[in-house]
Amino acid sequence: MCRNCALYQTARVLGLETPDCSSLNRIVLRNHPVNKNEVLYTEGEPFRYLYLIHSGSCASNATILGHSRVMGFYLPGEIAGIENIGQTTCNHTTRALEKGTICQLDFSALGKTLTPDELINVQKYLLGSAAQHARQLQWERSLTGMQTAEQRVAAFLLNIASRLSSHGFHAHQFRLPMSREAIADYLGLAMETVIRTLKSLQKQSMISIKTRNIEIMDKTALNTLLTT
Amino acid sequence: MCRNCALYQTARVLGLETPDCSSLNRIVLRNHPVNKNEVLYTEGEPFRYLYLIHSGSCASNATILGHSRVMGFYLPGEIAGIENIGQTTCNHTTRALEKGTICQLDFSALGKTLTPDELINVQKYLLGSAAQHARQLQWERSLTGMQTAEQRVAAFLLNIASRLSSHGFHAHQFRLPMSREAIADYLGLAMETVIRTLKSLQKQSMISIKTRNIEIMDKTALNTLLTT
DNA sequence: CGAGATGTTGACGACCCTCAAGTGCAGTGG
DNA sequence: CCACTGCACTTGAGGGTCGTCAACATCTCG
Repeated sequence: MCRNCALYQTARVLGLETPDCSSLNRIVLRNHPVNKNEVLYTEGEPFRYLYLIHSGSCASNATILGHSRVMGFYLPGEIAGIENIGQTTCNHTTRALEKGTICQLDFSALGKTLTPDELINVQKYLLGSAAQHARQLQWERSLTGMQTAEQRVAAFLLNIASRLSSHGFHAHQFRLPMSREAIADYLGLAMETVIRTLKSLQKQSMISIKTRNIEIMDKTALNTLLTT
Repeated sequence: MCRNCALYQTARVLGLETPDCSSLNRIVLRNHPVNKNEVLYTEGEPFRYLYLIHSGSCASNATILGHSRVMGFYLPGEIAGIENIGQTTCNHTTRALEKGTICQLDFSALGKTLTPDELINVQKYLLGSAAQHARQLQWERSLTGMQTAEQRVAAFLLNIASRLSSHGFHAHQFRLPMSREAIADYLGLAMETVIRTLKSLQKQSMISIKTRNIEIMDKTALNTLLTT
């Protein structure tokens, strides 16, 4: 039983915490190691599993109008695959950005394995996760309205920081798991623009950059950028 | 009983279809007239109702970082409020763009009359609805990656045409219910850019414009704009 | 230590936003 | 029916932002 991982917390919420963990063990593959660039699931394949990112991180790509675009990132503690619930197939290709470990949950087996009471709890929890995911998508949608690259990059940094801190990591000092190119793709900017904007924010003493290591020095100023 | 409307389909999925429609009639307000700019529901108020657009159309706004932005449009045959499923409060303010009629369904009253078996079905349906909403947001999210105004406007026109035709309207000739300013806000562009882009598409003989009346003359060419 | 991936910097031009003026359209009252 | 009025829409000019291209630096990992 991985007591430290988000899945364990999830399991507790779900009311699946039994002394022998028998019901959970039937549908969960725990602490599975993944390598960099390893694919968790592929666009078009049947949807079956949810993945809780225990350590490491992932990026999901979707093919839109013939081109693959980065649709989102999954950080430690978050659930990859949640966007597929309600469908028969996956519409993203999700792969690990770095070495890490994940827990894999057989979503399709939930109904067969759990008692009706457990199932109601699980569904309620997943509904909440799906709603959270929808809020994240809506946040990402708001990027469309942000005119300047500075706003998009600042919003991105604050979003990552917020998500990391909600899972117990430092909110003002962290390492970006993804490349500049992936950030640019995600934000709808050119890679060079992302780099120049980061440097500009550094020059304004709002952040400090050392390649992928980011320190947020003036969160208030970053937030102010978004509102004006 | 409005057997043709989407609310009826929704009720069927939820297992509320009784021979006399009595249970449905208790929670549905049918063919309610709405005036231009009339508010259906407001940001922050408790989520309770779904609204099927019978005739007319709506726009939903959300306050993001202090500014109100157009998040989406609801056309005849579509359901406004679906984005609130899974939440306790509304996160949009939705108002009619023009005179029309709607059906109102008391969503919060559904759960009280259901057996545990039905509850499982309803929750499963809710997960699907949340995921469907997420996919809609994801489509709009892809606007962020469209570099040129031409691509965004073309995508918008094709989207509206597709949604109208899926509810029995003409796919190549229709009237835009929303202002140029609302379109611009929705697409993350300046109003003048939307106007100039529409005119440019007209000059290329892809569309024909007479203020809000649009005729799509070369759908293939519009689609080609998106892929290149 | 070397090679390929990743990140950085500079120059230049296109695109689109801003501002401002002008036109057309719809609803209202005489 | 017509003028009036307010709003939506259109058009033009100018400048800033960001994408593109190309060369170079740095990092990472075998």
